[in-house]
Amino acid sequence: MSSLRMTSDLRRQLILSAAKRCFARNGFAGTTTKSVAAAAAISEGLLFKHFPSKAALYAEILAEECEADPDLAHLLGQAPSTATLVELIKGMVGHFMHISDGPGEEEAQRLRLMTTSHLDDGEFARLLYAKVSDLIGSVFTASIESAVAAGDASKIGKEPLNLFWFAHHTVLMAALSQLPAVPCLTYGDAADLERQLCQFILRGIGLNEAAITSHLDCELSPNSGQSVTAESA
Amino acid sequence: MSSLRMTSDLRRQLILSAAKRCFARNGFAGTTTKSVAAAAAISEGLLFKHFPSKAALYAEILAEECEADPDLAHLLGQAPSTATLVELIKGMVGHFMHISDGPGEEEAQRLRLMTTSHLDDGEFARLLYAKVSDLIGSVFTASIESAVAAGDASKIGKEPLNLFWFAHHTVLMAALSQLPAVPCLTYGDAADLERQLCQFILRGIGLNEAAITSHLDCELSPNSGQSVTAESA
DNA sequence: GGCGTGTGAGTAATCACTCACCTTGACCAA
DNA sequence: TTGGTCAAGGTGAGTGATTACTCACACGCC
Repeated sequence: MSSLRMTSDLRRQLILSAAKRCFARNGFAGTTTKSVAAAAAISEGLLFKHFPSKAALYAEILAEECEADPDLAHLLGQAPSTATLVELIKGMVGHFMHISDGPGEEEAQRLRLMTTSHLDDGEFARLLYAKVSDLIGSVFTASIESAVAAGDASKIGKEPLNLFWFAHHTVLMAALSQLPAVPCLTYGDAADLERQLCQFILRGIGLNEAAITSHLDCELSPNSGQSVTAESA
Repeated sequence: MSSLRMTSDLRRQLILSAAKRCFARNGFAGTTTKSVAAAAAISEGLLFKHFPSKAALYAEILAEECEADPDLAHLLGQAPSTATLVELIKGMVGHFMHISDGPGEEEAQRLRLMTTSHLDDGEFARLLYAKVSDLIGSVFTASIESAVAAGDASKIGKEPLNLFWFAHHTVLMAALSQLPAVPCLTYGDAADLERQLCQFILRGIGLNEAAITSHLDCELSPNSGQSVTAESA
């Protein structure tokens, strides 16, 4: 067999894409360079022409994965408000609950890499957490304070960012429980699951019932149909 | 080198204990039978006298790990009430936040096995979720209803058990983020972290502020000093 | 003496990784 | 045009190390 001749950069990207699939599904130790080469439809030798070692290939995937999601860019511009807060949580919940839908399961791969990192040295997770914090932290805390000032939320402890991470933990683990082919958990009334998650989180971060129902019910106005997905892993 | 002569059952247990450590730390693919034998201080040959294959050894560890925690037994007898609900959440949070403290990191190993299962076929996680649900589900839902009846909580959707899993997700992921030697996340004001988690969850499941503060503040009366740890993985 | 506990040197397969060689196309002097 | 050169893309049969697993044999105890 002989592959088509192509530029080095394109070949690199194809290898990275194939390797990402393998590593996400089988972990680092569970992935063989042979299987990566097969997934990229090239010889094993060519793989090592592009990457000096299996570890270097893995490291490059993790580094590449640290790029931010374009989806959440539009949230940064939003003015801090209760509505922004609800939209942010809604976007986060929606993103994590539809994580297996995307093409090539890219987001599911990211979730897998994120999870395995916690079992490893945690460095990749640390980088991703830091990036997410940089991107969303200020909007979140400002929106919380704005909601408190507007009377929509009760003042919580002096660390509002912790609340964001609690919310993140909830949806990430919920997504993880739905990751296997046959889900680990079957939530009762799954059709309403996203709404239940949003309510749980919004109550948890201090919003009162009135604010939650009012902002969660009539919502289809600002973005008609378009997904408001947010968040990276 | 020659090990001491001992009964087959005891040797089996020693191997299982050593293997559990290895699998939890390095995963299935990352663990070699040689390293397990070394950790159990026996020859590799003897290992295969007790277990027909590496996979069988792993399967037996997962099955063994499905046993319930003795810690949470005393919660089953409790009468459903707001206080029981708060105590349950407190115990769950306390258990997960001190998961790395135990001897031999047994609970941390369980968390690792639970997490890797989600990335695998999820069967082990499914079994454990089912067992936890059997043990705690009824007490939780009954206590929720009791709290609603007492005016301590607002009525949430028709699936109260979902709320329990949301709470479980939050603390499990929080524990996972603290698992690596250098934590993935550094929560602000970590000393108060457990209380913040409890508040987040109790608010999330519908308890009102008055009930939370009253039950969360004065609490050292029923169980003096004794740990109220609950929950398995 | 025979049975169960234990060993350590094996085995075939697989691992990450290398190397000699092939092919292709761009460039350039005659 | 021709034809020769040379670098870059690409291959597949290797390399030694490591893998899961086996087997012939040794010890001690009834």
